[in-house]
Amino acid sequence: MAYVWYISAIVGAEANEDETMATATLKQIAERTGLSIRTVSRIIGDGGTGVGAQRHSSSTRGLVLSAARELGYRPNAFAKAVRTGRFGCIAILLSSSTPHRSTLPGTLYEGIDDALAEHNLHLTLARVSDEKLKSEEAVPKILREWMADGLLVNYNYDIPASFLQTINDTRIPSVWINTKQEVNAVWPDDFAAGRSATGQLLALGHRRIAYAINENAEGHYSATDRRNGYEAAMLAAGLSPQILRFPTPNVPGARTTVVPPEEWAEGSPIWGPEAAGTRPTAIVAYMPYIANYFVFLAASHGLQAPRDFSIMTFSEQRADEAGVLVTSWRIPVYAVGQEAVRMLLARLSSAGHEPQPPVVVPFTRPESDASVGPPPASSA
Amino acid sequence: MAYVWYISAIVGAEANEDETMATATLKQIAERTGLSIRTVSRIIGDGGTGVGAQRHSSSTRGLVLSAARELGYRPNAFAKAVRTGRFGCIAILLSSSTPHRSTLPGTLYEGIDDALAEHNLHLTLARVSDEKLKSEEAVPKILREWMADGLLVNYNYDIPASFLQTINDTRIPSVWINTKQEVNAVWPDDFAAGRSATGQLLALGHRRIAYAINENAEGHYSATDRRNGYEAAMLAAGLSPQILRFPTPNVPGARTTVVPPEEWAEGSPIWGPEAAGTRPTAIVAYMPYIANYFVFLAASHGLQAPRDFSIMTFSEQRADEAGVLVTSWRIPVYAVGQEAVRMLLARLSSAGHEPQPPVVVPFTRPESDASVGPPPASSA
DNA sequence: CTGAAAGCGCTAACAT
DNA sequence: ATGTTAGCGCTTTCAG
Repeated sequence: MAYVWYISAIVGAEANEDETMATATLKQIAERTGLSIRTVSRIIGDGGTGVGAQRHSSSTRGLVLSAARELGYRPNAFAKAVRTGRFGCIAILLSSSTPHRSTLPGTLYEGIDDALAEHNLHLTLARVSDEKLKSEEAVPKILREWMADGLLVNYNYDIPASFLQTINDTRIPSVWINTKQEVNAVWPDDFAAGRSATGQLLALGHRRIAYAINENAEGHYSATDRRNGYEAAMLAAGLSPQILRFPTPNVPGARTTVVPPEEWAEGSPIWGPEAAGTRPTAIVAYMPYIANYFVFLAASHGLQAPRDFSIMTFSEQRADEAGVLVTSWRIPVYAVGQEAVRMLLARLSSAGHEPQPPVVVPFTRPESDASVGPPPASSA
Repeated sequence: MAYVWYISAIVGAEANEDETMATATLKQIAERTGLSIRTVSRIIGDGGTGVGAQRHSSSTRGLVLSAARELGYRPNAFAKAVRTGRFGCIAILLSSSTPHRSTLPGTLYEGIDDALAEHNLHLTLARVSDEKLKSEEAVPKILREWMADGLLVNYNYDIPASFLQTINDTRIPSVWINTKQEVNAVWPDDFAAGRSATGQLLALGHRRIAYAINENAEGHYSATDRRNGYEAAMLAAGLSPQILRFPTPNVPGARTTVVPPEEWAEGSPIWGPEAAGTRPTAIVAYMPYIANYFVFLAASHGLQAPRDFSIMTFSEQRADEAGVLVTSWRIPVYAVGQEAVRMLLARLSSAGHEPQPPVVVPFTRPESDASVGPPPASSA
């Protein structure tokens, strides 16, 4: 099968007049049909059905369209861009610095691409590393040359001043994703998510609710914002927050042995039967894998959710890794992508590329109550 | 800070002669310096240091370069592409069909981008869904128009015939990533990885080695290839393979309760003290989260790696989620990206865009022995 | 060392 | 309903 198609590709190329040309041009279609380039352009350029094309006789249209099909014509997007002055292309800038390499999450890309596709735009990638930003040489092609109508910046952590400067110098209208900027920025509402998740547990009757986070998660605002939302909800309910700080993953000293909470710096024995009256009846976990950790650890003491305790987390997708389904508030990654594009297009179509007010996108509610329920009767 | 830069952007725009133009053109520099466009082009186009530029007097060069800097000149990549006939751009095609959405993993992108950057190329994205492939309308812009010199296809699962046809029709030279095709394809050597991981455990003296996989992992060749590699190694050593099939994650019926191996379809009680003489002394896990599952489950029985059993898996990055470090063979994602670009560029520079023989990239050895050691003395 | 002219593929404005 | 001319920003060719 694979073999078949490359052979047919070669045959197709030989059938073409010029072997080195992958596709035909308007000129070739014009020569072949005996019409002018302009006529062909009108018919093709409007997709064969637009207003321009309708003005031509159907016989002419048929002639042009069939010739285009035979020659395998595809319009040269770059030539069109040069002529119209619009690239039809948005670039996204990703950081590649360690330890916070910011990749392009699939859902974010889908949100962006769906929004772009409505306007027949496409997405081009650029990557920049902290180290390289220092030397002028290594500025990515997309900032060095001129090739996009606008720029999305997905750089989640501390933004070096030189980076801001570089982007500024390009004078390309940009929008920041997942970064709290005063203008031209879109990010998810982590604070409200932390508060809502906690509120949901409070409404079920929980009082001893803990927030679990890994030590190395600091650095991104989402970590502190979710926690602040949790604490705000607890304090508003007259309860005292309890932080379970999860020890040292992702560091050189990581070990294979599972670390029981008893060994944690700020942790306390919460699983044994002696802690039944004092341990949290609910946990809000910063990330799914932290939730999984607790679910497994609890299972080793014969405890399971939601019967013996409730657990809730935040995730982009349904949180069911390792066969364990945990109730989670959904990070609105798709919507953030869409909003970012919407904002960028608004900037582009405004007179002086007006700066836009920031957009904070709410999380969506959990679709499942799998790991959440009322506190156990024995907890009182 | 954020405020500062957008203000300066506006000021910069106003300082420019044409408010709507984000950057200057060669013509503007020529007018300003009183030189011809060609001269400016030669100096700028060669980066100010190339052979072309050297032929000009240093005073002319200085004049041009400072004018370019003042005007914030950046070359129009698309105009250059139209003139030279090369887009300077490679496209990558991603599937977005459920359940197998194929995103662009960060490491793959880095491998691709590093290889492309050496040739001053950049990467453009295209996304296509199975459903949309059926209707002609929804062919992504990148296939509909002509805008890339070559195409990388990252479509990991079953490739629909219509998809192959669509790509073929574009006549754009392409290379397949993570798909076993007879030509023009690059993929990681999962079979050898499975065999090597097993061989490593055999060399340590293990005899009862199990392979653990989740039920829904079937569908991609990596799942079967790693397993086949494991089985080949076991059979070559005169041992019988044992598959631990992990139950039903990612399906509607997923539950919060941890499923003990006793309940598995093909599983058997392996953790209790009664199984000490029969349970596997080592496990090869298909993915990190499966390894984590076993580590946690074992911990609940007081067993830890590598003291009581060995466990090994395959991962792109260091496998230390949830604070648990598991020895893992590394999927050579970065190298696959690099090789794919290399292959594509080889095709492009060959006379008739010659098909290239496939490249199978070996995994790299684990950098840590954290969860692997000799079998426990009690296992005999 | 420098410049004039042509043209890449396409579309916009104005003919006819 | 169709064609002519011009030009986007850039590089190539060929002259000075």
